[in-house]
Amino acid sequence: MTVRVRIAPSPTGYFHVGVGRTALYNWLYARRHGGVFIVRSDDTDAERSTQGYQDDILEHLRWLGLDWDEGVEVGGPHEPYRQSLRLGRYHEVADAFLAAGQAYPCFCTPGELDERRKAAMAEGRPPGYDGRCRQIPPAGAAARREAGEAASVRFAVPRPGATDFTDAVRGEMHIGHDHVDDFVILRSDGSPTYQLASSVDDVDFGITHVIRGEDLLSSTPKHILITGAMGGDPITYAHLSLLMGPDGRKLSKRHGDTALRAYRERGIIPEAMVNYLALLGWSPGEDETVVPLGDMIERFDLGDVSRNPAVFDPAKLEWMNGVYLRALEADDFVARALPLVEADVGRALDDDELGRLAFVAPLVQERAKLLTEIAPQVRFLFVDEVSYDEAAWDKVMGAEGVDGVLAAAIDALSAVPEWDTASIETALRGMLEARELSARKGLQPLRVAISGSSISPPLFESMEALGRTRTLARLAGCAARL
RNA sequence: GCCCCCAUCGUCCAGCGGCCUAGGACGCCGGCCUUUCAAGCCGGUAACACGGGUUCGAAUCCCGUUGGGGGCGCCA
Repeated sequence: MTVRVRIAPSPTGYFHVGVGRTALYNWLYARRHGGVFIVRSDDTDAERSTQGYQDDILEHLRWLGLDWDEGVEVGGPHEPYRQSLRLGRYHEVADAFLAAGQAYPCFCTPGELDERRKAAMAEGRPPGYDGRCRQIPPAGAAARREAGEAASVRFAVPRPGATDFTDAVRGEMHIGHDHVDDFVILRSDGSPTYQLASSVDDVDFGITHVIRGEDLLSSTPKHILITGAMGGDPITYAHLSLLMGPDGRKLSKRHGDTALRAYRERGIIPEAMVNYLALLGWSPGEDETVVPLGDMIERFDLGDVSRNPAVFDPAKLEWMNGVYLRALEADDFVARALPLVEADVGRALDDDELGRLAFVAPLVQERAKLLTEIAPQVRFLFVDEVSYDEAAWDKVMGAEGVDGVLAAAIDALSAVPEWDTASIETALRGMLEARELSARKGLQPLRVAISGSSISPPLFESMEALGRTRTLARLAGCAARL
């Protein structure tokens, strides 16, 4: 049987890193088994769903490289893949349940329910629905509905009873129906709840494995009950532990960023994000940390998924990003940096500038952890006037004898026959020797002078990239500014 | 309150009865390298929550305690 898995995000917020991880595990499982990965939009919450969030989700799924075989925007044999377009189908299923006595109308109002829930809590009873309307004879219920009385539809959970299933990551599960209330499948306004819509879709779309967050573990009996009532094939469930913030609480906005978009904007590249997310709860078995995507696909197994909650650690993510950044081909690195550099400079670079960027790029590549660190380090190459970092200026330019160093550097560099790194180095080292200065003391003012910062790519190469005229002008301008 | 899940270094993971004086990675600390910042290299720090069993032998199996997480919605 072909493996069919899905990710079904609800477009009620930006694409969350936790959803990203769940999507990744589903995708890996599908690719590992030659299965089908489906993207469905669980947009039954009309109030909170927006097109903007929907776009953000698909954009980031693509950004991560998680291509889907069926679903939203790409289509497939089970179109449409948006729940808001399948409302009729949910009613069909609910009506069938009603007719078969597997569901019943409930006339309790949200207010009453709320009151009873609070009372039950206060008395220490389970706060779930008490099943009151299940006693109403079908004929009477039908009459009341025809008379126009508002009613939701609840699933009649078999009592006594229990649901048993084997979770692919957690093992044998047994949940007594005492702890599963008669849940609503259709709201009184006729809209389907998540429980109904999601389960119906899983059956209709032929989903074989549901890999999702642990927060849905407790409601799995409901989904199994619906699947069974529909006569659908049993589905294998796999519940992933949740992602935590640094304080051990569920990862939320309080801990910083939960939106994948934020990490992307910070300069994380998708390869690193995928690798980091993959290892946040899954282990290839060996003591490996950097695992190429191909290996992941080959080795991914639900049995190797960790059951413990995992703390999302941005520091490790950034370290890993550095690893991937350094592993990039030189031109690939430039290609990824270019948009950020151009945005930083505020215009497109011309051919000459592109050449200069390509020249220094490998030097910044070996020291960058984030894509966003690049532009500030190469900016000095593309602006007419550098803005000096105040702290760097004060610290370096305030030192004794800086004016002499600048003058000597200008002299030495003016005399350089060929403007290349080696000649520049020779000239400057000669200057250092003549003035009996350490490289640390004698070069740092030059760095600040040409780059505006005490942090820059290596000096000699930077000067070559800048060009003789600009370098000299910047040194002179700096001397005048002292 | 009730139900479910989980429990190895600060963090992520390895370990699935003897190979464990518990391994790797991030972080942190120290050193080397060095024209800045990084990167790199070397070294160090640091954990089997607790208590009972089972067994010749438990990080590994069972029970309990404690702790953490999730759920108990006409949200998804």
